[in-house]
Amino acid sequence: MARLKRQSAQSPPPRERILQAARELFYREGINAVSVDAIAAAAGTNKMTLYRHFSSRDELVAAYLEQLAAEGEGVWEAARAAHPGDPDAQLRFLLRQVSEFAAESSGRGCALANAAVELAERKHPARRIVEAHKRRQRERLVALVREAGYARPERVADELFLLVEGARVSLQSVGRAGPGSRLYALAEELLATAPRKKAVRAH
Amino acid sequence: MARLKRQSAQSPPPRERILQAARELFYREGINAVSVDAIAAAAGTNKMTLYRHFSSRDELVAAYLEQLAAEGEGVWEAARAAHPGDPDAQLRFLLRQVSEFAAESSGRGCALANAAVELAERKHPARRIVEAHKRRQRERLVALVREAGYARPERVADELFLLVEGARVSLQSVGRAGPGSRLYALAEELLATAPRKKAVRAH
DNA sequence: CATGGATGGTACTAATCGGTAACATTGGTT
DNA sequence: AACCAATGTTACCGATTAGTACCATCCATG
Repeated sequence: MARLKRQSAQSPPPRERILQAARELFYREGINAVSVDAIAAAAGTNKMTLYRHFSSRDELVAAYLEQLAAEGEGVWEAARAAHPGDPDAQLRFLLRQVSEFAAESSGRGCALANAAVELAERKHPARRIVEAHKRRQRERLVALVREAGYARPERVADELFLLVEGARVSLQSVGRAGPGSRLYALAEELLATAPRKKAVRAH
Repeated sequence: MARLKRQSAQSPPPRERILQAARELFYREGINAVSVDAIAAAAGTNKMTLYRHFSSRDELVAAYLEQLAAEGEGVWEAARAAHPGDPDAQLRFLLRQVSEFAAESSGRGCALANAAVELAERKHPARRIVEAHKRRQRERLVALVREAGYARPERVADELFLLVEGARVSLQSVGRAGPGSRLYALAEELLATAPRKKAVRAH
């Protein structure tokens, strides 16, 4: 054992710096438009060290996507922690997070959805990560909407899901002036007008 | 004058074959994943002839996108021709077209939106084409929804716009089993429940 | 038949990229 | 001090790519 920590409290170890650089570059310029040399340079290291931590470029891409997926899961936990037992508030919390991110971000939308667009080969390993994540998100959304007592949870959840996904892609074509920036208002009104079941009180 | 037509009634001229091949390959495999050699080969010609019709790869990409944008405009004219003076039917017609295409297609969504994802450089010439087209689509949608007499046309149109965009991207991540395939039902119900202005009958 | 423009085909350049080999350097541990 | 694992550095290979030069071929028109 005795894992070394090289630069102690200085800068993060190379693996983290590489992942961080990959994250920024992949997201901003697109996965297929960034070379491993560029990532290594942005991480303050070189290609050789990169390949000591990631056996191939595709594996780095996978690590990048899994990191994003994990953070996406984290938002759900944050919502639950912020408003325990209040699915309505959790829904609003999530929608606010997403719409704020979309507004503040560089207008490049959802990195995972972008990856699915860029990596078109149907058998590409990265697609499994993206598909699993999106499917999980949708299932959680259905569950949360059902918890909130809406009459037709799948319909409401699907509508929300498509609104969110649409907002993030459309940022890249119609930009910030388009309907993508109105996401929260649209989703909020959808929730406000969707019919509820008669009486739903915690179990 | 005196434009030659080489293969007469045989096969289309090389420029058309190249555009057709580019269309299929760019859409299926992604713009950045297709070489000009592959396009020329798929078009039954070679790179040299390709460069006699398109001064650069980017120009071919631009022609590809402009062709798609023009066809997108054509759908609006088809809707108007199919249901003249009936904006409600035109809306349904358009939504049906989009959702049928999404269902039947290879699950690669909107080629123009995909292009915006793939060509991330903000100053890339292709982005202007995509942005102009999407903006036009949205404006037409607002106008048509207003024509149909909805109380808050911009809200309804934006919601429809995001639903459509979301359906097409999400096809690539959650696939055909996801909410993208329910687009028409969702949009239809949205239109059915959205409030209308009191009396709106063609002036 | 002869001409000429459009096309087919080959070969090439220069640049880029993923991945690897070999060696120098560092800094903590014993 | 001596060791050793992780890292830095340079150079390289093979493959792919956008774009071009050059020549052969076809075919409609004169």
